[in-house]
Amino acid sequence: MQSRSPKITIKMGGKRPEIAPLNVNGNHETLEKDQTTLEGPSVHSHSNHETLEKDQNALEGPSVPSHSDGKETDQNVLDGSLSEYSSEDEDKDNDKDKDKQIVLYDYSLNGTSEPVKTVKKHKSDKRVSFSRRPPEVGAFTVQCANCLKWRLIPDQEKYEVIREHITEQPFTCETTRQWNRDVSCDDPTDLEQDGTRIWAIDKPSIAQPPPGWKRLLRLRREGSSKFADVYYASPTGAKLRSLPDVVKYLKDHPEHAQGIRLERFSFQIPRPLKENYVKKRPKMAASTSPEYLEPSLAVPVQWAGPEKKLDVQLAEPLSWAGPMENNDGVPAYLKTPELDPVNRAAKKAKRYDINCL
DNA sequence: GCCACCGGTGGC
DNA sequence: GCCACCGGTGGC
Repeated sequence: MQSRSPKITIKMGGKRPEIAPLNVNGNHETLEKDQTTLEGPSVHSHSNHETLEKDQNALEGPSVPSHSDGKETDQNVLDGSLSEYSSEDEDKDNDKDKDKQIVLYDYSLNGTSEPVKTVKKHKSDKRVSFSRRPPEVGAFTVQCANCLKWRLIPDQEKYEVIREHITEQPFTCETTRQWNRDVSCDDPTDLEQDGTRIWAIDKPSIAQPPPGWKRLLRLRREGSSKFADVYYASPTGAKLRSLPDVVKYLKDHPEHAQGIRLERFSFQIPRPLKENYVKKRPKMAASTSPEYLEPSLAVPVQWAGPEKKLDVQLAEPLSWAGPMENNDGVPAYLKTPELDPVNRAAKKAKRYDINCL
């Protein structure tokens, strides 16, 4: 609805199969509110199927989100479709199975959201494996600083570059030319926020991982105590889940510690737009019987807002400088990122006594 | 036994 | 309330 500042998003739902966005019970309308968006209302998707475990990453995405509160200023947003499914659910809608397809999208298709592969879910497949897989990031989108439309980012690497520099180098539709796409602010948004997937706001100014390292974001299922976890995969394949882990790893592997700056590691996670995606810590107070609270009533004050400081930081787009377009395909790492001012871990990194700084 | 995933909490 | 961190464990 009204203007917001641009954001970046990632969508979940990718790699893991997700249900085709044919609304199984889709009420798109309601989403237009400011409710938080999406949940694929109840689009469940079977998260998993052995055969699907291919490799595709999906893309699809949201579009201009409509958070009414104008507060979400520019940020990175992650959006994803929920791929979750329980066995009970499955039982309930077995009859609908025939309508469901798992759809994989492919990143390698630059920027389009065309499904490249659809796999029919087979009822008889081991149903255990359907359940309990958390959703995955399915696509990355960034909001144009000018028109506020969402543009798909073709792959994680590009997304990370954009995210790293978003504050100094706002993203616009023109940026997509870097991957030979030709869209302008006059073109429709790439992604609609239609409630079939989950969106989350990503943090800006997160440094790209050091060369040879990969930053992994693992989403948790709805109702978990946290939204996601970040891991860094080292050049040797080790997965590190905290800065102390990284420090230890570097000490143990001095050969990989050369030139590595701890500031490049950020374990910050995105924030889901869906209000109650993450289970809140139970209040101590005596009052009511939490059990019977209607979920939808739970948190009336939507944006009372704690985390607003973030938004502020992202907020104003400065002038466009054209980030990584040294189009020799060389991404813009190598510029040391500004430290994200709210990255406590990064600041804290300085306290670690390690010589690889 | 490993590891992906989840819960919990101290400290800010 | 959020973040950083780490312990526990179910499922492979």
